[in-house]
Amino acid sequence: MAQQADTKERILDAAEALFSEHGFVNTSMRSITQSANVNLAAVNYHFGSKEELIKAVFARRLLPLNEERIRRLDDVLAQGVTLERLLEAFIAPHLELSQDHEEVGDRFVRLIGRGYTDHAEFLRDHIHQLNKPCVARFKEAFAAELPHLPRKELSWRLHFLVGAVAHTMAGPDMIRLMAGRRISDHGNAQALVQRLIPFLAAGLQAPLPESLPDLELRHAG
Amino acid sequence: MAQQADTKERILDAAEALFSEHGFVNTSMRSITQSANVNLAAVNYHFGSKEELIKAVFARRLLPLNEERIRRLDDVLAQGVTLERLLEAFIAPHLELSQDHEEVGDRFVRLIGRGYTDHAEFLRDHIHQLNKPCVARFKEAFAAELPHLPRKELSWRLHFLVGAVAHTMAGPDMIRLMAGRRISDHGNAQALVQRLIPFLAAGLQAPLPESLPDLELRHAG
DNA sequence: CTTTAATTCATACGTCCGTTTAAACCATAC
DNA sequence: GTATGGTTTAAACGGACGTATGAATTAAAG
Repeated sequence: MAQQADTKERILDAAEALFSEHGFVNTSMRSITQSANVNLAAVNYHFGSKEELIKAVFARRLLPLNEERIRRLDDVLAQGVTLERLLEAFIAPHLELSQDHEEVGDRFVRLIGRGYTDHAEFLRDHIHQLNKPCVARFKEAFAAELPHLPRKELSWRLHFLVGAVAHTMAGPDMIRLMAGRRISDHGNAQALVQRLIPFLAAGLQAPLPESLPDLELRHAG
Repeated sequence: MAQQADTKERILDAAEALFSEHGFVNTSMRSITQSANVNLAAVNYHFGSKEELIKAVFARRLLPLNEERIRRLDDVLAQGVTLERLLEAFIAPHLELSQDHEEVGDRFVRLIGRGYTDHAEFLRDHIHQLNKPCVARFKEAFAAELPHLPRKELSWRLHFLVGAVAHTMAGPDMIRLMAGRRISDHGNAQALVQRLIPFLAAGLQAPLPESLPDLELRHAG
């Protein structure tokens, strides 16, 4: 069957690396296949189109990532909930990817950031679908821990939260952060999580603003 | 001299609208000039290149915007500083643009969000240069108001802050928010500012995380 | 060995892009 | 009127892109 059975994986790896560095539109199929040592037509053969390739790149990492988030959420729910632990369960898996896969990880950390910030409609929808079940469960947990917060206000604050995290992950500083010694200890990513958590926890717990018109929000996460 | 003296302005308006809706790479010179009822070559004649056009679009709004921010900062410094007032001076001018220019405003609100989240290096640098003096002054004011916060921690938290605001401005929800009745009252933008401020103020004032390695950060703003 | 089906390959197609060119245009100065 | 110089115009250039095609290649099945 397969002449080089790992062709799909090699394409996904190359695409992930190039997307995270140059963005989606500025990465051509030719540069991807060249970097993967694969024929130009291989992408369309294995994935159908560039758009489907992009979605596959995200699905490959986001599905296990959300499983891990749910796993940690269940741990927190079993062992005793605090806002800080919920936040850690929610954001740490993304940032810690960089340790588990050596170089692969921090590439994808930036790529996820791009997924949230980039403006291709199909991609936002795709990521939203992948995250929906996980985000829904976390939203319930946050709501239970923040009973003083109206549902609408919680949605907005989770929206701000995602913005802060995505911007941090997508930013060029992320590269320099991860460039330090990272092997074998969870140093920098862990440190970043520890910096984000107090900021976000305090933001979520902030007192309500004075009475406001009801602004609808589509979703968060 | 000028056959149609407003050619440059018409190009800037059309480019701003299209950039904010479709992003920079997905907006062609042909669509810009067509939308502006201008010849294709006009952009290169008046601006030199697409890249210079993008920079001009940002400079046209960002320069007055930062002047307004400084003006409000001076007011706050004169009348009595609080963290909330500093935050309002820092972020409100961006979000309130939508009232001053009717339709123009919320276009540019989203566009600024894109400027922060999009990943063209020249654009990040250009925006950074435009904002630098203003951000430096605000950073001093924040530092004075948050004496317990080490400088490095402040930089990180301002980075999170910018992420939350930019993500909010760039997001698709912004469109729907602004779509409501907005004329003649500062309703929705004001409401959004009032929601952001408690979240951000609490985040900035959060207790320090436990001891961490010193992570460098390049800049914020 | 032959057949078969999955994969790889070189190549080409049509399109759209940013930019350039050189001629046409037009308000003003002389 | 005629010359001048900023501006607009139509047309083209070369290149890069995503995708499609049909033949070559490969590994497994009969």
